[in-house]
Amino acid sequence: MRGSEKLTKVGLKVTGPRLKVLQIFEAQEHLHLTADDIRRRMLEQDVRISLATLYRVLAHLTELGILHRCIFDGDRAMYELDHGIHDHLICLGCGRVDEFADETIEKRKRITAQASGYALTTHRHTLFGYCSACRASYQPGAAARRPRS
Amino acid sequence: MRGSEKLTKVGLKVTGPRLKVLQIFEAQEHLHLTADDIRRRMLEQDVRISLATLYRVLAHLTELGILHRCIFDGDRAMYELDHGIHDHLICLGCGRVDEFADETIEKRKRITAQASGYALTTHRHTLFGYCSACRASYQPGAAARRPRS
DNA sequence: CTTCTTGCAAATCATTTGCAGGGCG
DNA sequence: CGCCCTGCAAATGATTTGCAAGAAG
Repeated sequence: MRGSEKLTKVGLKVTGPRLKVLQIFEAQEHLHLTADDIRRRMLEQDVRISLATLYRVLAHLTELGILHRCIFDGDRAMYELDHGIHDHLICLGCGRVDEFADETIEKRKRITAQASGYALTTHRHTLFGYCSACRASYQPGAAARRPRS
Repeated sequence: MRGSEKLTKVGLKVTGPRLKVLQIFEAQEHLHLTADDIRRRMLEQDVRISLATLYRVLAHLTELGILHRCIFDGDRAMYELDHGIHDHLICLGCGRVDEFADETIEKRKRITAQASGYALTTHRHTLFGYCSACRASYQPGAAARRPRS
């Protein structure tokens, strides 16, 4: 489904800024971008957009279920194409974002919530650590390992 | 252990603002408060504190492991006494915060992270929904409620 | 044509920081 | 007494909003 169809389907007018934002997310899978990341990518393609407009576009696409808004640190939000339930792994070294889905965890979430009398609507689950690449590049303490470069 | 001992133990000077903040958290278990909540409670007891100082106190106590900083929505942080690993349940209706700990989930987190090559350091896990009290007061099945995103 | 969109600039809001006077150890 | 703390006011920085000019359907 193309971006213009997605927009029409949810009742939004088809405009340049909206199409461009969708195009950026569809150019690569599992992209997680901040508003500023998106704007930078647009500028690299000589597409100028007001930050205010960009935030409005993101808000719309999020409300309509096309994008998903993630808050990893408290300072800024990241957006990704909404593609079902999954959680995130964030590398504290390089900032890369990975995804994972674990049915066992999902099941326990539902059970736990129910046990506390909650009717669940959403959740946020993020693991922070160091990815293998980052761990390989600086290994404090352990025997000297020379960085390959 | 009293507040003054806690402070001395981690090498902080014993001052009025710090003691008062600790006292507020120790007055009741499982308290989750924003900086503003804390300040309001202090004012109710005729203790005035500068917001800047309060934030600095909170930052110190958090760094030293006495408090824990939670980010539930992206707009503001909440603080609680640090008391081991646990996750949160937030009611979208009344804002109440409950806690839960599930060893099965913890285990799967470790396994999952390892499978992705990550060395875990922290995590953030929050479930959002409606608590039993809130469900009882609204009419279930009526118009769709919109969870604020 | 009418309504939805955009851009620009100004406004928010929680949190942070520069500075100078004060207080703990 | 020296360095750590505090209060005040101004600065930040991501996100939002008011308003008037432009497009989409």
